[in-house]
Amino acid sequence: MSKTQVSLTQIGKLAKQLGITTRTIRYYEEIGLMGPTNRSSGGTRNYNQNEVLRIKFILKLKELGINLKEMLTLADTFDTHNQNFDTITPRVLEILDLHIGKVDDKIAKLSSLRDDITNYRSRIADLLQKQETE
Amino acid sequence: MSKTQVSLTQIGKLAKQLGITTRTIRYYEEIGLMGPTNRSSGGTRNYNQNEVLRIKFILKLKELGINLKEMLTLADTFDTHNQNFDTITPRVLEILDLHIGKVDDKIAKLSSLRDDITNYRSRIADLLQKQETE
DNA sequence: GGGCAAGTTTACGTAAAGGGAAGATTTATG
DNA sequence: CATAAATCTTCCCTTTACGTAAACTTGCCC
Repeated sequence: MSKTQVSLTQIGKLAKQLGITTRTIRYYEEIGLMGPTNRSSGGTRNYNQNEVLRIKFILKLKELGINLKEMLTLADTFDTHNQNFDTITPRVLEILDLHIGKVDDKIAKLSSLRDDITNYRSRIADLLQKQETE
Repeated sequence: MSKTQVSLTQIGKLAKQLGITTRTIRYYEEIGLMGPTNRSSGGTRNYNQNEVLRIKFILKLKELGINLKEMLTLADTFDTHNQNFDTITPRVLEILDLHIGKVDDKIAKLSSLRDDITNYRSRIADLLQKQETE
């Protein structure tokens, strides 16, 4: 009765589910982004829901340009400051603010580029128009 | 009198002005992003305003995640379709729309991540608050 | 016009993020 | 149980976007 129902996943299935390869998952573990994974008695990796969420979060961060090393230092700070609850907040807030700033920056740049492209697009469209009516 | 005042720049000065290295500029030429650069009689590269603008544009595209190979294919399409003006528009518009789509996508993802971070931030701040008033 | 900074080519080096194969072992399945 | 499929570790390979050194030539300044 104490089977502690946790729904473990093997690496291959997980990889398929996330649209990445097993190599990628092992690589994240290799560089310390994941901590040592629980293994079966035979040695195959088993992932629980928490670890799945962690990988998903990594992928999300990656998608917006934060590289793995940056994630590492971020994770480090979280972990060291999670020890005593008193000190966690200021430092973590600092980091979060920093990243919010970065994200805002990128959003602004992307918007600007979007405008550039749209303008260029309509300039070309105008040219075509003129050509047709001539 | 026919000095055709074009204000040429040497590579080092240009690099400094753009905040990149000369290697980067030569590299962009090397992989075909810049076309052969005009040289002095002695062989040193001279850049005119157009080329400066081109590099600036490249840097801008780079900043938002378009890699150099993607820029190459983009440039290719522009060049081949610039031959006959009739065919340029549809294809170019198609590409531009594609990239506008990509940019929108990224902006959306960044915004979502920004929300995630902000939420997390305020949850932590709340925790701190509670701790203080207890 | 002598000297030194700046430029040139060639070529090897590097960091990031995995890819891919080999050889052994484990797990799943008929 | 046998066999196939999936995992394991180890190791070398690959691409991208330059960095860096060497050996040499040009350009600019006094």
